[in-house]
Amino acid sequence: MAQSDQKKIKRTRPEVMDAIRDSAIAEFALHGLKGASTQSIAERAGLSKAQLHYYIESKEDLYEKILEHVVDEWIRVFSFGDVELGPRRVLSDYVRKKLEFSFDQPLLSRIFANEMMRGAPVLTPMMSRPRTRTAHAVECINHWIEQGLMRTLDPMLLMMNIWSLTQYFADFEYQARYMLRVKEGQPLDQEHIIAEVTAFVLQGCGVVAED
Amino acid sequence: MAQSDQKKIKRTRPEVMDAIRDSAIAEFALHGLKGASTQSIAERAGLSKAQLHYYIESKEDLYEKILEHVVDEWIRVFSFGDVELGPRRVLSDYVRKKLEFSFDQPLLSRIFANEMMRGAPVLTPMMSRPRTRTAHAVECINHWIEQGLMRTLDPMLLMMNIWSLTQYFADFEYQARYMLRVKEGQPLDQEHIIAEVTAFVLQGCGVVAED
Amino acid sequence: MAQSDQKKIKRTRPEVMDAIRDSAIAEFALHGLKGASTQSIAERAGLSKAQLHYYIESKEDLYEKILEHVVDEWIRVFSFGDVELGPRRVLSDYVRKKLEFSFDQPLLSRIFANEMMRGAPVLTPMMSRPRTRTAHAVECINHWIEQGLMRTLDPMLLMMNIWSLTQYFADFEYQARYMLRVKEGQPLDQEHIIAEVTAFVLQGCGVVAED
Amino acid sequence: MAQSDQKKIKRTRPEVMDAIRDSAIAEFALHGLKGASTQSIAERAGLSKAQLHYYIESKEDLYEKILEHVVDEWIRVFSFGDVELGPRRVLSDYVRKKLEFSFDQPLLSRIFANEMMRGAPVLTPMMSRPRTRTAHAVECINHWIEQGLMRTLDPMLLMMNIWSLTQYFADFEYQARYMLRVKEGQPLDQEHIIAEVTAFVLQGCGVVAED
DNA sequence: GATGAATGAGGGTTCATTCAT
DNA sequence: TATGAATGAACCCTCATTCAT
Repeated sequence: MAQSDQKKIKRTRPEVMDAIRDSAIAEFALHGLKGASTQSIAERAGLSKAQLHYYIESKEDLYEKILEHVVDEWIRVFSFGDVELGPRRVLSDYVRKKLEFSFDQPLLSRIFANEMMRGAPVLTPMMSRPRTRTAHAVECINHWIEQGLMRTLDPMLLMMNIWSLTQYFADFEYQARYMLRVKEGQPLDQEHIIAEVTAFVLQGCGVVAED
Repeated sequence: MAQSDQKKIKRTRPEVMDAIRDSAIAEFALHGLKGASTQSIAERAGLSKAQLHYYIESKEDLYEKILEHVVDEWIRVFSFGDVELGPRRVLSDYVRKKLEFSFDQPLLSRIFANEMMRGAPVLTPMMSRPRTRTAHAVECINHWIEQGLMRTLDPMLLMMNIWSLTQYFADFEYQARYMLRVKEGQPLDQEHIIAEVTAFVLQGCGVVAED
Repeated sequence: MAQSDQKKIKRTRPEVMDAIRDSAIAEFALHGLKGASTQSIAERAGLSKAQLHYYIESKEDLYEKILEHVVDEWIRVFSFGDVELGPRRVLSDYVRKKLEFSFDQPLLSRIFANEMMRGAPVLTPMMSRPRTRTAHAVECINHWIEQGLMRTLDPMLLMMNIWSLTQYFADFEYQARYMLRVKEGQPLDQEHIIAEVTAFVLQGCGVVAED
Repeated sequence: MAQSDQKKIKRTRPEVMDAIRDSAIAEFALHGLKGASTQSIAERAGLSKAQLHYYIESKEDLYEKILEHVVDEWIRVFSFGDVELGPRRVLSDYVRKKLEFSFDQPLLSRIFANEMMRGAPVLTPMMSRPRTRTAHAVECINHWIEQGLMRTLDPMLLMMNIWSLTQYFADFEYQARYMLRVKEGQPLDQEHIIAEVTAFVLQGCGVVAED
């Protein structure tokens, strides 16, 4: 929209790269790797197809980079917190952060979801590093269970449950809007959702109420 | 693959139509509407592209039909049950049915997820009928809350939570396998998952334990 | 239209052949030989494509037959009349017959026009017989000129002029309607046109008024 | 044919566009919109199909542009002249210009004829502007009739008559050659035709001879 | 850096026709 | 006769990418 109005504002290389990444995110989120077209990405970024290919290596490569970006963002944002703070505090924070990310960056989540639904053919080769983060979270949870701070449950499944509960508001935003009767332009009631989901998770884990 | 070896096993029209639908489901689940190619669908079904177009009207139309099929299946399978049975029984059944569907028909769920992530451009025009089913579920839940059978919560958000918790095992099957360290060929421990998710939901709703 | 309402009224072979010819005339008039599709012809005739090809040899052949039909019709209808009747009578009759044919059978004329515009590639091989009819007309006209019944002119060009003046109302019916401001459904004022064109031709030939 | 021998004579963009337009004119004149193939147009212009589509938007669009070109050319060339010059002079000029255009640019005329025969589906939406030109001509003719410079007649029909008489030598060039026994390569006797048609028109209108 | 052009493959779809049944 | 199915070519058009300039 904006880039078509103002003609020929020379952009620096990083600016162009950002524009490309944003455009690609939008297209990949909409149509997946195969369905996205370099044409559309170029247009969105205010470039010609030839120009685009000057900046990127290939569509596949661009996709990979973005996927990497998604994973990096998640690692950056979703720290599980300190065990000592207890499950109530840690889980509440975690759910909030995940939900806020879903509200703010739904497209990133959708790209990831798309990749997963296809069996993660591109992500798998990238994922050589060990999953220390999840391991850490599992440890925490087990520790809390042992301490009687939450009910006995499968920690890994808890992580997956939280994942799905929070991811939902990014991937299925449209469905959420439909069910909550919130029109396209209007914002969801984020605090209400955070409160409800948090309560659901805490209760689901049997986290004892603070006294 | 196999079908190219054995020549000319005449199939009846419904058999061919079924093969086409299955192939299309696989392709659409993998690549979405835009990314799926009639070429691939035809090959999967053991047909030439020209042959395929003898049986279908267009790619769009085929997609629509399948989407309709998905919705119909869901309506058929996911009845919410009788209020009188109480939340424990009804929610347990509901969660089980949804999870089993996710385990059995993950592709259908993924097609739906894909459609949703794109803003439901094809589904929306099809959805004229009122959402009586969801309305019914909401009523039930409210009734249970009033009766003190579960804690106070937003019924619609509960429905969405259950949706995401169960849908996860279809859409993110690959992620689930990765986290639970279950190899491609091997089955997930479905009963364990059902038990854990059910417990999580019941606890999350604050459904009182049976005595 | 009619054939889609009444299902399965068995038609005799000639009836079917007639339906095919009519459909083909409509399609060829609209799109020419290359642009017409057997699909459309079959549909118009209430047949399947396979059925159609049972009745016809090929699209080309069908076209040829129809072209033959057009030429035959013209030969049948457009006799130039007797010299003895004089130019006024003969030319008036001739113009009237040609115009009435244009009004009644514009499609036939258009197929012919189309063939001509393409250089008559199909018609030429069919036209081996000598053009005795035109020769006869030229003779008549020359005779009338010698007798002082009309002004001196090139008889062949006169024939071509009459041809174009009359053919116009078939081939350019749409333009005529546009210029005369006659809506699609309504009929042209045929008698007015016949009167005007006849007067124009007679005057153009310098045919002396009857006393 | 020739262009396939000599490789890589780089053409400027306008040159290529011209080649495309000429090729398209030839194909559309031969086969109409539906019957013309981009394949043939590309080949004629010495391009690949993909190349062609780099220069044009679509077949339909190319056709539209050409139709516009035809109409523009006609508007440019066919001015009706000044009333004061009198019918003899004006009509003679007009007939000559129209005939010369038919001789020089028969293909353009045929594309128009083809469009008309199909009911002008593409032209109609383009024709919003008022037909001031025809209105002007009608006025002139009426004026001359009132002044006794020509016989009483329907001015609009006169215009249509002139149209058909002159258009004939473009659309039915092949028939004209056949009847006048002029072989494919050889030119028609244009001056003779102009003289005869002009005389026919003037006489047909009853335009009084100059003294 | 940026642009116009080219390319060969593939996109979805229709073609005229044939062949069993 | 009529029908469903098959076929291989052709339809218009877009694809991702490359290459001179």
